[in-house]
Amino acid sequence: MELHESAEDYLETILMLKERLGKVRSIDIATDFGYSKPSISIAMKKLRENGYIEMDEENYITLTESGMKVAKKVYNRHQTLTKFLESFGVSSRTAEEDACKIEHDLSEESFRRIKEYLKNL
Amino acid sequence: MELHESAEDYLETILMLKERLGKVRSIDIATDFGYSKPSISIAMKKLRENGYIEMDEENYITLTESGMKVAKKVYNRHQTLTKFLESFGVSSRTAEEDACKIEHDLSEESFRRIKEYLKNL
DNA sequence: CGCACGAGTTAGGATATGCTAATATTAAGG
DNA sequence: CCTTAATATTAGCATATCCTAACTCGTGCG
Repeated sequence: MELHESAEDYLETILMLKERLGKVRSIDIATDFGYSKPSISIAMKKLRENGYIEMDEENYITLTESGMKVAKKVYNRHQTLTKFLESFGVSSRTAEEDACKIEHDLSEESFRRIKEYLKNL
Repeated sequence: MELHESAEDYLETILMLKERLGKVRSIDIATDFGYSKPSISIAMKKLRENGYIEMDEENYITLTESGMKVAKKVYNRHQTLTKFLESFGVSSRTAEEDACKIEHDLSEESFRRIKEYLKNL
């Protein structure tokens, strides 16, 4: 199965919300994105069916190993790209937003070069 | 009307193909993208209906003023982002591909900073 | 007890982007 | 002249994302 952009974003957000809130339910994700409950419900169903998350009887969400792998990768990209843009004087807010949009599109090669650049800063 | 990513890409490509080939028809765009003829036919229909392009009796395409404006903007972003990525050691090929993907997503602010950076290189 | 509220889900819809198959139209060549 | 090839289009389909409306289900409270 191939992960689409939205799925990657959801996994990343689950990781972030877990750090921020301790526990995560669908409703927390919906609130964070400003999306409707059904949209998230369906998205979580797919993530569940594909083994990226699990939900207990109380509907609390945990990332599986493969889900965590994706979440961390995207989260890492997100932070790296945010720093990268900030290093050119882009405001935190904009850097954050832009990073979120391009984090899915950038190739591994470009990403690696950017990390090297940040290391030598 | 708001222009979607695909529409922007098509307008940009019309401009590039016009420079490269002199004249542009739907089939040239389809070939360039590796898309089917119907996909392009429908996309051109929308661009036509929204006043971004015109097609003569022989189906040759011209950009209207507003179409040209968009095409040039995207083309400019494309080239700038390609150079930008190349400046970090990313290969031409990858830089080109990545530029194409992120050219729609990057904010004006980030884009401006990147242009400044390139100017001072 | 009964009911409302919060959370999740199901059903059905809208839009953006692609596709294939089949139908014009037109130009070129035997 | 008539077939063929190239191009454009129409019709119909598929998938990814989002949405609203309406239903379920459990918990807490008057």
